[in-house]
Amino acid sequence: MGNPEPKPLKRFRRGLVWLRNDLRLNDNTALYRGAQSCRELAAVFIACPISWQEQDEGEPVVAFRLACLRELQQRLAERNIPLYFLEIARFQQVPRAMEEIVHKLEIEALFANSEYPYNEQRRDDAVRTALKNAGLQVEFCSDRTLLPPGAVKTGGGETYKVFTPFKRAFVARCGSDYFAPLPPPRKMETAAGWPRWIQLAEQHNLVRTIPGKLPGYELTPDRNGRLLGWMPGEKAGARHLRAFREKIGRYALERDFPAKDATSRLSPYLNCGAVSIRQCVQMAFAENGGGWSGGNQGAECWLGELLWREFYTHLIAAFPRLSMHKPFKPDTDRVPWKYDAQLFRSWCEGTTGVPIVDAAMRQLNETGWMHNRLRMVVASFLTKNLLIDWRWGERYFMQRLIDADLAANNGGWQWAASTGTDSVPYFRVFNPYSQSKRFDRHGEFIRRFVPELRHLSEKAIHCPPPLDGYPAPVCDVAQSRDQAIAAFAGLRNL
DNA sequence: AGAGTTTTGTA
DNA sequence: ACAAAACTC
Repeated sequence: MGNPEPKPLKRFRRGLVWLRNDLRLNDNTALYRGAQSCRELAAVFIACPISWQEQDEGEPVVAFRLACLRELQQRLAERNIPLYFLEIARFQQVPRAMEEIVHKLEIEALFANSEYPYNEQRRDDAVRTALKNAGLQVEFCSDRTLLPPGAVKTGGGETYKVFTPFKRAFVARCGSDYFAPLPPPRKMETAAGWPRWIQLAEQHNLVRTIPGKLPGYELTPDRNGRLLGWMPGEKAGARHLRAFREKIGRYALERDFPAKDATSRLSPYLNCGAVSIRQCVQMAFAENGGGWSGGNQGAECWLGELLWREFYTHLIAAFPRLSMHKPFKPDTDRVPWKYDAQLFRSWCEGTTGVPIVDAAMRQLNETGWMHNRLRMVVASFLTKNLLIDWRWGERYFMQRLIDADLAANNGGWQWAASTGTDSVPYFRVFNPYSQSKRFDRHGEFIRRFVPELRHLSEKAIHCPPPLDGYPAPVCDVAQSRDQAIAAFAGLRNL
């Protein structure tokens, strides 16, 4: 438990919270700190569609983010915190725009929660420098992870590169510390002093209303407010967390079966910040006797998964090359990756002729999400059986996932491609047919997403005979596996 | 959070 | 004859 908070000190007349992927009122460190230390508080969100596109963030993740922001705007307004929405093309233009904003709004202090990919860090460094030079107080908070990246180091002062020792050190460091969520910000006395909008130079309009879509992003919520079936917002995120709590006891046993819906499905909310990591840990601890282990098998297992997210976020902060399309192990760039556009397209569309792969890719395309077991299966298939550059797969996932997160996605892809730290050994190649029989025994999941195969028996569905209307496999799984192993083995120092 | 083959252990 | 363990890639 933390120490009792000192009485809030309202040092600043006007503060600004810069919202990014932390779109919630509750347990938002920067928002809480801002409300605590300022008499008046506003929030700003800066959409950077070109930079987002350049780093492969696709329509699903962007649309979901904006829909969560729209919900948050209402909740902020109820607390007399106006939200200013600004769209500018690129991160590089953010510092200039931010200088103007804080000047026009007479801001004395800026609060934001840290982001850790390289481009975001550089953007934030530039903003910090610009605003400090202008005499402002700038506070970047640790919020996205349980501990700030860099807080857990090996005995030799190194970043952990292997998950298991990282986890051991992390748990030892935290013991059964309770990562208590923060309360929502207090209601500010008034919002009357804030302008409704500001005109900036270079035709940047700051407005209080949020567009449903940005140029280039066509995805809009359906009649019920859902995006690809996902309800955006902090309330929906909290509902998901509560619903998962009901079944977390079965998580360890059932999570690997994609037909079962036994996973938390919280990733879209965690990624844009509609749910916080501390809220997740608080729930899991409550189900697990108040600590990391020893209580509920399912809760314990899920806490381990949350630590994978923690691990990959610490890694993305420590190694800029992970944000730059480079493998963690440089030698793996000498793997003779293929760049076959037609094969790649069959993988993207879910027409490889390997049912479990096709079902998984269609789940991604149709719902913006894919079960984690299947993420491993399709990534192994692309990078080992097809020997296509893992970066093509990584990019496609970023473009299609509603939970697209550079740290977790890059970590997962480099794990599957054997290019990462603590990745799967190159000779350990998934057989998609074995995986299919093991984890979708009755073909239930395949039938859900590959209607052409619905009529097949559970015997035939994993590896169907030649059929009208369904492609033959694009590769021989056994042969391509051997070729991939040979290609990796041909390199030294792996 | 591998898969395939061979060896060993038990009847 | 079969399963579990032990190798290999």
